[in-house]
Amino acid sequence: MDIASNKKATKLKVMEQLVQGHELTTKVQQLLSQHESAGLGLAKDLVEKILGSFNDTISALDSFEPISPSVTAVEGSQNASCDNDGKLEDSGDSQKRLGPVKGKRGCYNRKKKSETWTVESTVLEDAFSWRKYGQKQILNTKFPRSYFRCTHKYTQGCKATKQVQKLESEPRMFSITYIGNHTCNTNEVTPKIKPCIHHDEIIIDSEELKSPSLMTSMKEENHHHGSSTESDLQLVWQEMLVFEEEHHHHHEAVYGCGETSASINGLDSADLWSAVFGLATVSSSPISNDVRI
DNA sequence: TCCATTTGACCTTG
DNA sequence: CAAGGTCAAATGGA
Repeated sequence: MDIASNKKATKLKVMEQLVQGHELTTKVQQLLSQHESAGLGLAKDLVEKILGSFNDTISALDSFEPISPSVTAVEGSQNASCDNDGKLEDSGDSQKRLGPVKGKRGCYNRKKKSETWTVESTVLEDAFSWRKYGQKQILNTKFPRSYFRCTHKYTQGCKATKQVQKLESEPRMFSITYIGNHTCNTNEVTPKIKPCIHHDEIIIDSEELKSPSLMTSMKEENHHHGSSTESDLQLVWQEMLVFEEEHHHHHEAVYGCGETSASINGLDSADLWSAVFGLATVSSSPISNDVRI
């Protein structure tokens, strides 16, 4: 379970990179669409092609091994009503819920009004900075769903959100649904890895909490995490070819054992876990909200 | 003091 | 009306 899981972990990473690339490209696409200019026609065209490539690649990779972060890519825009309002206003002071203030809070973006795609992964981390704004127990599901919005929602009007839910069938995996693309200035926001780590990279399973060995392996994985993505990609590419053959008839679900960064910053794993899913089970006990990483 | 999370209430949608 | 999504007061850590 070393080499195999290592490969998987790496592959997982590739998938995440792809998904992230897709997201960023979409963002570029949005930017381009905001600027009408003759010269941009070609650029838009290219962006579209790039997106297509991402989709193809992701799909192809996913078909190799469903276990990896499978991108169910929905890419759809459904409803649209109450579009405009990023509703940055009512955040701060406006009449705080003093009684039923009907209509004031309306127009939630409940339906994915923008691009959405789902990724199943053991890793919650990505290049963006997220802030948790809610958690809810979903009907017929064992684990609660956590809601995150871009940290810069109010400062830059970024509408990106994501929902994270632990998979019942595979507790080590999370179903991460990204809704909307980031419109925030990710440069100053997320020098990659560091500030964006936040609560996202929490992938501790209750079992893992009890298993120091797993935690250690996670740390090891983190080492070559974020450091050499490019070489990793190359490596993975080669490995993937081999991997595919090896695993054509091998579909074990246990994956990477949470190759997260949960431990990256030496955070208490219990806190991490509770931060994401609030140990929603029963625990009426005060949950540690120390999620910051 | 600032900022992030928790959590229950509120709101929309089907 | 139920379920899901969001808001924002309360709370706690740095």
